Amino acid sequence: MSRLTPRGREIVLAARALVEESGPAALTMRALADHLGIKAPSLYKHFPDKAAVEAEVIALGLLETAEALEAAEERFARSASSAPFGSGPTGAAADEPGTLLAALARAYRADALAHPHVYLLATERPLPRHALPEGLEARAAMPLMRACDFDVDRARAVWAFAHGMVSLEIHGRFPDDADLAAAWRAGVRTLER
Amino acid sequence: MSRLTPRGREIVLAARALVEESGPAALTMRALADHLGIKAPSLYKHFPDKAAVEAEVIALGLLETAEALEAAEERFARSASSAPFGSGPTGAAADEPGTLLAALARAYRADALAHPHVYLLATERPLPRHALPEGLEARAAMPLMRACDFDVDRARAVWAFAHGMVSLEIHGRFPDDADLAAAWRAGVRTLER
DNA sequence: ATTATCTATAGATCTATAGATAATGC
DNA sequence: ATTATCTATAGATCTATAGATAATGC
Repeated sequence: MSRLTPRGREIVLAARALVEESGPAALTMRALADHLGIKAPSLYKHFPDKAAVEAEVIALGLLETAEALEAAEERFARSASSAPFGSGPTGAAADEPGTLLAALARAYRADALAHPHVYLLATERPLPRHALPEGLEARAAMPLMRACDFDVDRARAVWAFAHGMVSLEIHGRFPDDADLAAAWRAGVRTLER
Repeated sequence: MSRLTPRGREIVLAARALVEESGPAALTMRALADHLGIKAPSLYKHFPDKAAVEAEVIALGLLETAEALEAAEERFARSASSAPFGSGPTGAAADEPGTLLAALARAYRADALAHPHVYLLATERPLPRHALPEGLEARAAMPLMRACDFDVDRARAVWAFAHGMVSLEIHGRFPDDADLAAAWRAGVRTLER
């Protein structure tokens, strides 16, 4: 994204909007061009092919996830330092989770559900790693690693849980009346330690 | 599946083979017909449309998952009754997991990785519930429910963990050298109680 | 008679390239 | 001069329908 021209950036933002509106399959060069008020062939002067545009949308999604998790970490650090007795269950206010892991889980879910189609695009296919900014993937993984004290197996388990919850929720796999907040709590509580 | 004609069954099996070979997107009416040695329009005498064929493949996948989990339950029950001191960590032989939940997790992973593309087809889109045999979805969910003593929130958390692990693994999202068996153990161990 | 198949075809899309034209920046 | 756009078009697909033909089962 940062290495793009201004016009390239506009195109990627339109592509993201298109994906978010109508799903990953709706991202076609023609639909994208329509969205921008130009003709499809013009896009090829800015990107070599469709995959390149897609990769930029994925990079954007990954970056947003990283930023959302980092912001949650910071908020948690601030609230923890102002709570002298740590973060027992009692210390959790209405909008303040009890533990760092719970805070990250909430942020992960909120971010994914804020743009579910982009989340799926970034998640339900192999990552185009060669086309992503150096270090972005690792950056997105770091908050969870820190919260798990660099126990990589536990971090992966937590990530899988969070991804699974979001994926199943987005695809409508849970019953309509399922109490998903309770399922998240059940998972986070046990994975906590 | 059970309500299909013999020829319908053959078509669905070919469709499943096609999906498994080349992914959900490779399931086109033409490719399917080629696989069967007939022309695409002939398929419409057996199924009203492509979605109907897809739904049968999904039903097949769901049924296999249910059977795999039920088989794991039975194997566990048999091995537990022959182990007088229960299923402590010591009681776990090379191919025998320590707990029912671990056994189910292993079966879930093995089943999914035995036909990853069918797993994705059955999992990464809204279920065509109207086209599935009555009760199949619930049947596939039961083993996990039983293992969780009907604590539905915990069962959902475990399911999300297992689905997330499989999904991320299939899509190549973990590093190549990741010790996924360890991540599964970490997840199952903590979700155990 | 019914069933399975075929050919022919309509009607939509998609990605991507080639080459022309207009607009912008020296 | 360079850049962004356009038109025209090649070349692939896809799903699905209509109507003809061959084979099977009474």
